[in-house]
Amino acid sequence: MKKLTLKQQIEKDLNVAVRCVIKHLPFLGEFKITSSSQEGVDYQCNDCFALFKKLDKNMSWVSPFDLAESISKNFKSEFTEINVSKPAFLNFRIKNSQLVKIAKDINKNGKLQLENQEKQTVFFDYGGANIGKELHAGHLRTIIVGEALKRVYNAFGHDTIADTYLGDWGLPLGLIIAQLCENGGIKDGKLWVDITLEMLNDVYPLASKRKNIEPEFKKLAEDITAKLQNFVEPYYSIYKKIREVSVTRIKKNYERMGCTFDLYNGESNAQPYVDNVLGILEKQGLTYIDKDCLMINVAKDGEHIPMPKKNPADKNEPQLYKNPMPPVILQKGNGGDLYATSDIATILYRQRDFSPDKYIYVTDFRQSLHFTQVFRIIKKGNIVAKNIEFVHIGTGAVVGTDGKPFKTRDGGTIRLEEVVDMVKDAVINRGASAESAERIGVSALKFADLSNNVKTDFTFDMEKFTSFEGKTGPYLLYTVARINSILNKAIDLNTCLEEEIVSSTERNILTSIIKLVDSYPIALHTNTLNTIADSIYILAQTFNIFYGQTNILRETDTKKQSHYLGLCKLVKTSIEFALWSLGIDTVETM
RNA sequence: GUUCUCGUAGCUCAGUUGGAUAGAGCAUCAGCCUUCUAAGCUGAGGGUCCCUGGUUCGAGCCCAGGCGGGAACGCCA
Repeated sequence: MKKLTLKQQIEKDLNVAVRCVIKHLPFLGEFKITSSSQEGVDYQCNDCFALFKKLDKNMSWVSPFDLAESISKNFKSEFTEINVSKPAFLNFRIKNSQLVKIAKDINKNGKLQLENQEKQTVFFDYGGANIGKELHAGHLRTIIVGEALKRVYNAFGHDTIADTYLGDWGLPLGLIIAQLCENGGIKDGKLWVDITLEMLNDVYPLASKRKNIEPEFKKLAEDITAKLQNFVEPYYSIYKKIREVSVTRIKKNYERMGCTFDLYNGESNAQPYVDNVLGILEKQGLTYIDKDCLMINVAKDGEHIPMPKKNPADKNEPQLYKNPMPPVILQKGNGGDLYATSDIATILYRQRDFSPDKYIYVTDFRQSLHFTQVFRIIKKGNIVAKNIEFVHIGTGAVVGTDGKPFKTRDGGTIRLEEVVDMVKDAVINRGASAESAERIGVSALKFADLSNNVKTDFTFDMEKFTSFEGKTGPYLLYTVARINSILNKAIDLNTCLEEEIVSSTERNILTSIIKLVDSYPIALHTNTLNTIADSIYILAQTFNIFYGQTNILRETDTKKQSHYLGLCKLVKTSIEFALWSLGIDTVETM
């Protein structure tokens, strides 16, 4: 039997009452409750208006309010009180005994009880690392959001597989190797230098710059890329070495961000499946040739999108495409394949190896057209079963305080490592120990990101990250550290929640926990995390108010004191669980 | 040009399928540490939710049309 959350149980009771009242009519849909901002009201239901409207004019109710009152009279629940307010709101106030019961369960189980869901396997693709390049500030969001969302799925008991999908097969590798050839790093088919991260850090930016100004160099890099992709030596061995060095570093960076992957596959792993994919699509007659490229149309009927004009000033330039959505190039004029093809080929073997029910990609929002196209190809080409769900979460850009893409003062990118070092140093300056400083610093970065909407741009403001005041990650860790301090001093004392809740502050703590639990389904449903982040903050804030009002250790009434300690334990467990689900680690002391 | 996205307090942002008096943090001002960690707590001021229409009992949220910022749009990923 499925265990329902408090909210679900109240909804169930409510719908029994609704059916009681309108039993002789076809039912018009489930009534829903939402959390309420009204004083003394925990949940409210606003559905009486809509139901009244749908009802036959000959019914006995003269107004939505009238209807609400009838439902209210038929409402029976061991979980909540009900009352009606004008114009026609049904208001619910959870019984204290229920709040305490849930609190006791949390203390007993050491975690929040989330709603039961049918178990799924969900494949996560985030992180966005490229071989030969350092992770930088622009990677923050995909790492933070991807990891958090993965853990939220875990919190519900779903199986997850995380693959960072390395950019390890394109022109960048050719550029690095070309540069090594030119500076003598590779001679006579042999490698003469040690491949290190430091070296790659110098080589790639240089090669990338040369590509744009030296056509011969670009040609060389393209040739090498092609050879590499045909596994020609010594390029392939050198490539493998570069990959190894890079992955070690990338892993280390991810680790510092509290981020773990099950797989470090990349575009290269997709290569063996590319022909397979093209075969499947060609066989169904979905592809065509245009300008030497193998194309696929992903238009839906009735949609129209003109081809962009190369020169906006030229009004006579013909519009090449009248298709709904631009078609996709599967294979370049020279036979090479492109990222869309790799992505599809990757899905082919992911499906074979893991058969997930759902795929979630977290990348920068600029790739959203690309993913829409890929997902359409998957469906259109019957690459996987129809019921498998594909989701792309496009995060907003990381921007500086000027609103422009985040850059250092001299216009360069800032490495992820440097970002972590900076916040860590700031924490140490506040007097934290070296061990806990990094966690505290990373919590600031993560919470700042997660409490914003995924889609909007994320302002990278170092001053804000290092101030640690107000609604920040460190505030949450601080709350837990305060509780730890109390619990450590009270180690010999009883902790037992009482049925009687006296103060409204205590009750607020318990309802904050209910709201935290309710925030999880919202997160899953909308693929956003800020509702959870916000709920944790409110819980911490509510506790800190209680902390200010109550001296727990000096309480002389032992029954009261053990109740207070029970509340402490409850808040600690709840916050730690919720922070874990967002990928944020707590610290023992601060 | 087409499509996507954003526009809410001085600043950074929340606002859960439309719900009651639009909320936080920062900043500003005024208080609280001989008392469990002041990275904290209390209080005050601060709003044309970009504009104009529409839908309805009710719109920051939905629809239409504007204005403004950002982005994507065939051989990069």
